[in-house]
Amino acid sequence: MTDQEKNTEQKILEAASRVFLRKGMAGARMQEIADEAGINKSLLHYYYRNKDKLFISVFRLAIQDFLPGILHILNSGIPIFQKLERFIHEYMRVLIDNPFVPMFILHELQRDPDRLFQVFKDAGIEPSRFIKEFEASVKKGEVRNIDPRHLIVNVLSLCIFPIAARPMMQRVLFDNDARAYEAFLKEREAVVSEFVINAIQP
Amino acid sequence: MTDQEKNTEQKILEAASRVFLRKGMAGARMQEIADEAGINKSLLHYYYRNKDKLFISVFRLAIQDFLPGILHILNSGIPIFQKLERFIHEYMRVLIDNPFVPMFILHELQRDPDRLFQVFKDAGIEPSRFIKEFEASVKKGEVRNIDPRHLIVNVLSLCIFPIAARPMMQRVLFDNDARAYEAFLKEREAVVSEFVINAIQP
DNA sequence: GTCTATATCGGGATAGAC
DNA sequence: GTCTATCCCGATATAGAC
Repeated sequence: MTDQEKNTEQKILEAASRVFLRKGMAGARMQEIADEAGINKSLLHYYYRNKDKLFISVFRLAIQDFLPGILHILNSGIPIFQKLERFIHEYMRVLIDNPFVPMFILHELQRDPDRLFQVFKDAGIEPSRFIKEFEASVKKGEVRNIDPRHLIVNVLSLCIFPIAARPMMQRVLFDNDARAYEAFLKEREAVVSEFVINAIQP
Repeated sequence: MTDQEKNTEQKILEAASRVFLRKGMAGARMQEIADEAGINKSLLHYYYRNKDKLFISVFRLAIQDFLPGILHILNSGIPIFQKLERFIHEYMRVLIDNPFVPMFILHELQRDPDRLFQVFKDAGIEPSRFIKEFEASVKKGEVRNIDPRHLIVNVLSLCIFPIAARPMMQRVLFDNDARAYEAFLKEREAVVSEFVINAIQP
């Protein structure tokens, strides 16, 4: 693979990411992706034979960019409260840097659950270790008795939703002031940690 | 307007809702909507001149079906903790009955924020009363000092996300067992209330 | 109001020159 | 590897009969 080739392929993938992430598979236009990449439409087909293959590449990339750092924290051996704090902090940072990823994944996963979830599984998600660890903490009386799966869903909700629903929340609560909403999101790193920890304290 | 007309128009709107809510504006096909309504494609254009007008009708409907009950609780005069409990209970019930609405609104709002948010505003959302009320409770020391906007976002997150992200969560946490996930959602009515109230207790 | 037939158009995909 | 030109299908939209 020549340098030129690698650059073009990379340019296409980045352009396609931007377009797919905003518009979704159905809403994205090959022409728009080509324009965004500064190349001709036919070149898309040269590198990725059709729209679907290009989409899958983008979907896989979005997940791979997303999971590793997160999983690393979840599987680390630090104490439970500290782990939650670190996870929330790190996860929200990644989300703020990739604001379109959550909606994209949720929307497309709803459109074609089975096929796309396969891509997910291949990336290796495995919450069972955290669940066992949390259950042990409950038994030791370190945390309030709450189903760890509810806790997981709660934490993900509190991190992801404010990013995914930004177009609505920013308008309703902040008069569509982008700066104010960014500050609000930054605050949340601490607010969510505190909220969760208060909620599960015995 | 004859009875027949009203029925057909209604049938179309209901069919269109199902299709748009699942597939989104870009993914929905007029043919599919016609099939779903058991009528001819041309009839869609007879009642709603084009796809966009049909879509807007569905979007407006989705919002109108959604907001009134919620707003009624938020604007009622009951005490703050009780209000939160009622809101969470009622909101989750509506969400469970209309599981596709959240993703639909979020996705479409991201695609065309300004135009679609107008529909939202027309329906009359107004959180400022609740915000003032909550700030008063903070001053009286009834609740922990937390920015009410964070609380609003937290509550909405905890209610909406588990529904919107069901295709993912059900697979990751429940081995894609639909029954188990429904039970999980039912549990959440109480779990979320408890979680939130614990989190904001002084 | 409802149907069949058809026009029109946009967009994904391909052929082929360079 | 990159471009221009073009094909072809699917989907929206319209015309017109009943």
